[in-house]
Amino acid sequence: MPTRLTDSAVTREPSITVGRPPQQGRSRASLERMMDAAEALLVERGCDDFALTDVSRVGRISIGSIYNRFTSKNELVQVVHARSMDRLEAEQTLILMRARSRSSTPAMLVRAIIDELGQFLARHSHIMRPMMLCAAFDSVVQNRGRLTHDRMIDAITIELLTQRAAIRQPDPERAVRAVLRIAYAAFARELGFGRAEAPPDGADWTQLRVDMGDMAAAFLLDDEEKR
Amino acid sequence: MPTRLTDSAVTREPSITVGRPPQQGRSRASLERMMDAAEALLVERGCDDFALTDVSRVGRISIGSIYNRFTSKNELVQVVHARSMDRLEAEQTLILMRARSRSSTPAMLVRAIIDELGQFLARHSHIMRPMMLCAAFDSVVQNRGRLTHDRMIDAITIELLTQRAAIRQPDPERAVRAVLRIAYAAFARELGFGRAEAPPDGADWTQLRVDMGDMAAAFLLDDEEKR
Amino acid sequence: MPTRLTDSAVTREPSITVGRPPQQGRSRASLERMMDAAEALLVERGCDDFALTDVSRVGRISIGSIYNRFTSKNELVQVVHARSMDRLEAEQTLILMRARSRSSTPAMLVRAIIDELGQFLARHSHIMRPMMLCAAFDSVVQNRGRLTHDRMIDAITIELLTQRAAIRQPDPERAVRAVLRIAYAAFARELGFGRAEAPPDGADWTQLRVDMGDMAAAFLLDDEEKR
Amino acid sequence: MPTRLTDSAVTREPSITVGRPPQQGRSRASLERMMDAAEALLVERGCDDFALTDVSRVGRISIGSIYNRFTSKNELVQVVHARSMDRLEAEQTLILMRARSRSSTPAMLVRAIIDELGQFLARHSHIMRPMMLCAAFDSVVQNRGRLTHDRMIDAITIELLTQRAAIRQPDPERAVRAVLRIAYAAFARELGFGRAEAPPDGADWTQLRVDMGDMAAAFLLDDEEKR
DNA sequence: TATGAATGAGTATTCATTCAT
DNA sequence: GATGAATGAATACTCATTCAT
Repeated sequence: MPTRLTDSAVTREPSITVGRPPQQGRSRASLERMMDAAEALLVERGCDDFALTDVSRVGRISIGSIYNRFTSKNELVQVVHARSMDRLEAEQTLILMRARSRSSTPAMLVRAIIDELGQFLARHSHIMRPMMLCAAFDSVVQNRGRLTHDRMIDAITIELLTQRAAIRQPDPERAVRAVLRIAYAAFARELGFGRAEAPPDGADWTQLRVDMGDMAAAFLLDDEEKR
Repeated sequence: MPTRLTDSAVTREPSITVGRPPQQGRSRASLERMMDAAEALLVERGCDDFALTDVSRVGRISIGSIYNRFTSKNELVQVVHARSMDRLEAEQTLILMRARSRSSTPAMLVRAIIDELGQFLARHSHIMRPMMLCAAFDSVVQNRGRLTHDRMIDAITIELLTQRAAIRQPDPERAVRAVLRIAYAAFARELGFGRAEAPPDGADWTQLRVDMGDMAAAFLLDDEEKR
Repeated sequence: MPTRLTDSAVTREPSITVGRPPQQGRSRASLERMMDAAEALLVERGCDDFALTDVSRVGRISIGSIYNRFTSKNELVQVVHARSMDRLEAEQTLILMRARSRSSTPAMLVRAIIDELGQFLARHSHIMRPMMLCAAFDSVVQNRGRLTHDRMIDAITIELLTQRAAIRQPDPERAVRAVLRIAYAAFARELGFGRAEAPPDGADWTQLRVDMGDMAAAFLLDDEEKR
Repeated sequence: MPTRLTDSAVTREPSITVGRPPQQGRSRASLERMMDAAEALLVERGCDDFALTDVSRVGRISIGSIYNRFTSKNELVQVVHARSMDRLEAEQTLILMRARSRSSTPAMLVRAIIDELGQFLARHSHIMRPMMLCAAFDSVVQNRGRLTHDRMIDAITIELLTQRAAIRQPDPERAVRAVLRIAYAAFARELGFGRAEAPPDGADWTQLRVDMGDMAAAFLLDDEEKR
């Protein structure tokens, strides 16, 4: 359920404030190792197919330490997920910057943004793929993922609405959001998000991005703007 | 990897061929109860979050009986999945029939088909939602699901290509397939396929179907055909 | 506990009279298939590592038929074992015939008999190996095995006592029995009786037979008879 | 496959090195209880006829604790077996000490050693009997058992070869080894090693040891040395 | 008599979580 | 705070045996 544009969509801050507050020095370092280990295992073995003893071994911290920071395995996963989402969001402005620099017309901008969105998701698919699976079981993860999804769409929507004049739809914002939701869904599915194994390498992955861009342009823009 | 149109896309038969062939009478009845129980639990609790003892209890059959029919819990899940897919495919021609009966122009047909596809998936979302989660872990389920997906897209593609003259894309078949893949992905995501819990039932679900139809029409059809 | 020589040690009859009496024609044939299948599985997979469903499959008879002939899996094993022992005993006179034909002195006879005993057991090791394992768990099998063991030793003892004059021991019969028990034990161990897998192929198997023959001769015979 | 004499046959060390090293205090105590329980059950019920729940109950430790120390039930059995073998080996020098103290001639030494070997095995038959059955199914156990067997024979061989001058065989070492292998096999069989139930305690057990000693002396020694 | 589907007790193994040190 | 041993509920799977047809 995407929230309409608010300031909160723009000004935001990292969301790792779950569990007990991070400590200094050694303590901080072991927290890092713990989360890095969990993330690595999560990527390697899938959302739930690793045990805390694995985290303990890989991160060289004791089980007890994990429970000193987190109340449950679930919470650990949630925090690792949140950290990934933070990283994702931090990098997300790249989509707009790159797209803008490639585009001189509304049609080009639309196509470029869709293309960059696809490439962006592909770049992060190694982490998104298992994380979306976590979301299937854990509503906290699901909501945090939805938040990032919505924020990305919010930001891109703002950008696209700078071309509001070229958009033929009666409710431009809604139309833009619809396009982005659809594009995100199509890309996510094609990249195997929420699946345990990597998807068969898409020869038509590039083609899909182009088609999606064409669809977006065709849907959003006036006829004379299309090319 | 969608297969191009072949006859096999049209002539097909149910795929429930368990290791041991289904029997008569009592035997047959217990097989039914076992699969119904498994399906019910799968829908209720998610793809793998039910135990065979639950199946045994709910279906009023012994653990041993399950293993007389299936070599493993996995196989049981796979067969239940296959049965669902068979049912899905059996009903799938409805999409085309209903869409045709609502449409007198190419644009109307495109929009109607997309709309019916969405409604069709929504009608089956209670079973598709957990099943897509199974696919995340079990490649047999994944392949069977992909097969149904491809068959649906094949059949719809054939229908849409009857309007080939109205399609402005250089490669109409590829374009149609791309649209359908994207629509399927968007609907699946919105309906929460592959997630454990139901999605907040979107008030904008209807709107999404309309938008998707508009996008499809805008992408596929000549300008004068759009309305 | 070897029984002393009695007539029963010489006159004997096959021991398959367990279970219900064998039938005619088709019935008889299925009993044969059942026992052959059981024996084959027993040899292939070890004493207890096969299921009655395997017997049913391999022998092309139903589980029910097995239980019509035998009261339990144990009894089936016992009868198959008894049949093997019968075959063994039927062939056992060969030991004496061959040994006699090779020997012109008491020393030669002793050595030849020990050697033939070893070769005899080696020839049957494929069946004796798993069967001795059955004996470890089933006292009926154990007793039947002991019976065959005793009968073989009885028969050989009688033969060796024809050379009573050459034996230096105060109680020749006891001495002969001791030698044979020891030789049997040594051969059985070396051939891996009672083990699941075949023993590492004995390069020194021949040497053992010779040594054992020497030991027997040294123990039993007067000094001037030894060569 | 007995290894020829090497120093390693004499200098040796216990082989209990479980995956995870044994701990202090409480931890150590529970490891002891778990192995003691396993050994007791193994002796009482046979090699594999006990469940880990039994070990848990008898040893008053949780199932999980067992799996904290051992990777599988098999490994537990292997380690319990190794511990027994270690104990056996630790006591093994007694055979030689006692035999030496009873003997003033080569013939007496040979007879005494064979007798002591028999008594030694009889003293440990309660544990050897089920353990040899384990060896039938588990090659790790089999190899460890073979190692102890070989070490005992190595040590005794060294002792007997001090009387080399009295041995009439062309290859004294081989002859001695053959005798010991045979004696071991005969005793093992008579004591019911590898069988589940105890053998009927033979009144002729003593007689067998004497006979075996006579055979050994007759085989190994010069005529004038025999008495 | 023959069949083979149904039964269910029995067991090895996993892993999140607790808590004494 | 840190440690990691202890816990035990939960679960897939096997197979001898029964019995309705």
